[in-house]
Amino acid sequence: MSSMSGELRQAFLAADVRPTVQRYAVLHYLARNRVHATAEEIFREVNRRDPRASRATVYNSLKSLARAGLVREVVSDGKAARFDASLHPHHHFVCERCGEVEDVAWFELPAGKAPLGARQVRSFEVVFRGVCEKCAAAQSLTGETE
Amino acid sequence: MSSMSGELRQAFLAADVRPTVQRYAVLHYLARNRVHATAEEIFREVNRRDPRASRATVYNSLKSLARAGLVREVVSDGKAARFDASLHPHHHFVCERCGEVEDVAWFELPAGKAPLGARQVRSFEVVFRGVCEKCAAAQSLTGETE
DNA sequence: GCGCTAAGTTAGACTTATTCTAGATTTACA
DNA sequence: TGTAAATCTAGAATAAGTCTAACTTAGCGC
Ligand SMILES: [Mn+2]
Ligand SMILES: [Mn+2]
Ligand SMILES: [Zn+2]
Ligand SMILES: [Zn+2]
Repeated sequence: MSSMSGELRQAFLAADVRPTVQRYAVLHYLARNRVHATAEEIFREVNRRDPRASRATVYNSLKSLARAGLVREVVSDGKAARFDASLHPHHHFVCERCGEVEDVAWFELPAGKAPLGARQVRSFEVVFRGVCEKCAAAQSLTGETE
Repeated sequence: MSSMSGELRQAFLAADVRPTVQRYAVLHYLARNRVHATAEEIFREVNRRDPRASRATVYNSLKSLARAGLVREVVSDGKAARFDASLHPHHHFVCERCGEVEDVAWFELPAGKAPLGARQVRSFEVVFRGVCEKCAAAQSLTGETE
């Protein structure tokens, strides 16, 4: 199948990932829906009206795309892994009430802060936890005991 | 069962967690073995010679202990959740080759760095990824193509 | 101590998440 | 085109975690 948009196709080739309809569908969904979707959600949406990829292929695609850096797996809390079309580096905020994972603009760590010894750091991410804006609002309306 | 060491017992009571043999066994294992164990590992080790807790109870205990702050769940990559007897705050380093999760000494984020808006941040953690010291050594011995 | 009640535990069934398998299909490239 | 390697598929298999209903135990007042 060669009906893939030229631009995306280049991205795949540049990243040394064979362009296939399935991989394209997965990446396309993630790029359009910036919601930290689970593999299951991606599977469902990608096959909504038109079967495109089996479950195994969604997992395989996510793995290939992640290896190539076109997608990244974000921190998950025990439950299903969540994915992100990482166009730009950023950090995450996880709401302890509703479970939403929100983006936080990127910032560097001041050099020399982290005592990492001889480890080779390839990337890092700051994960914040707390109460998101929406939940905080709902909370202040209600009794708000806790 | 009231044969729990006085010190631990106080910790439980202070944290408002009912002291039970099972919870004690789980916490004790985590405190003695600083290895970011999975629930399954804890289950196996805790019951090694002497049955102490069912699988469900290990999960329940971890949940109670985590809620009370006596234990924390560390970032995991899709696979099984890992736990840590969090005696002191610290960050983590995940080796992309062997999967080990190592501790990184705590450091604060410079105030004002993170653009978090109206979110209520309760905690944060920096997760580093890369190659651990051991794997880096093994790698430089071998051909080391990748 | 004794007895009551709420909280906690258990084994095992169940659900959900992810990986594996073996055969069919597609891609890259000459 | 022709071919080999890579990828895809449905479904089986495995792993991780939750739930249930019956059975203890901890906490508390007498
Ligand atoms: Mn994100
Ligand atoms: Mn740790
Ligand atoms: Zn929220
Ligand atoms: Zn390593």
